[in-house]
Amino acid sequence: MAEVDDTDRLLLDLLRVDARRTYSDMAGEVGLSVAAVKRRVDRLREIGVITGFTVQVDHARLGAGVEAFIELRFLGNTRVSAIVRSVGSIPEVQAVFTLAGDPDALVQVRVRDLAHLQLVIDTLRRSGSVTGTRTLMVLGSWERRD
Amino acid sequence: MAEVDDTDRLLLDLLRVDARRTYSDMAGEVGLSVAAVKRRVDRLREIGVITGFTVQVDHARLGAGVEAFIELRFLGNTRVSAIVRSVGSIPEVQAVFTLAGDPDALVQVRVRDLAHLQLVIDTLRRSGSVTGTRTLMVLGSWERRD
DNA sequence: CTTGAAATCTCCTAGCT
DNA sequence: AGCTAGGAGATTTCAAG
Repeated sequence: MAEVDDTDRLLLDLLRVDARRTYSDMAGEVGLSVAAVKRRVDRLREIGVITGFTVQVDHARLGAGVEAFIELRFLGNTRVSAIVRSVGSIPEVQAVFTLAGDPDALVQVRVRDLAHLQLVIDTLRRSGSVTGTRTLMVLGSWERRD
Repeated sequence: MAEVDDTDRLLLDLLRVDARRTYSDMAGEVGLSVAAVKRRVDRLREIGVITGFTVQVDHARLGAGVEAFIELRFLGNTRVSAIVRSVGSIPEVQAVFTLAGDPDALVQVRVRDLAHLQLVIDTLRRSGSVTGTRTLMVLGSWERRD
């Protein structure tokens, strides 16, 4: 099991708000030396708690203004790994969530416009053993930014 | 409109993979000087294309192993801003997507266990003018990590 | 308007206590 | 975990295309 103490959690909170924060900044916040902070962050990466650092982008300003969730239903004998593999290979797909019950999966996509969305939905329906889709168009979104 | 050229997009790709990459690294990748890269990244932040930098965490290793999407339905007269505000104030809520049609919103939550999930669902049903919920339990997930 | 080079300052990292 | 030293990176300034 991963041993993560309160200081580690505080560091994770700080990095969640700004992943490019310097170790010096964080050291000041948590009351440790710079070296100690670096050792903790390195350790969090090594034990797999931190899986990476990424940039948050306003996709609406990059010509991919339409976002949607697509519920998928599959044939009963479809393997989960096959679902993720085939759906994940579609470039417009941002994330795939396999689910318990009905539907079988939830796919988050980002596209330029509605015609583009139609294309992606068609691709999904053709890829593998999809028996049905239901599309939820996103009008607005809010994400935790503590 | 935001003017983003191919070099900017390349920088965004590089930062998406590793947001703590140094300017020197990026300068080598895109064939510009360190100063030019910094200016471009600064500009992308200023014009709102880059909204932030964050850490990616394996929540399963932090005692929040259960993830779910909750579809919400509201009374017809409910304002979208009110939905987001009330739902977003629940700490377990990671994201809120307001939707066109039915359901009215999709809420992504992360909780310790099923008892905790039940608590959050109860809270959602009590907060504001929720008329119905439907919970999709996440078994597994995949996110684009280009 | 954007770039590159140089100077300065801060920060990172490793070794050691 | 802290301290320290040497190297690497960040940031500003200035000159040029």
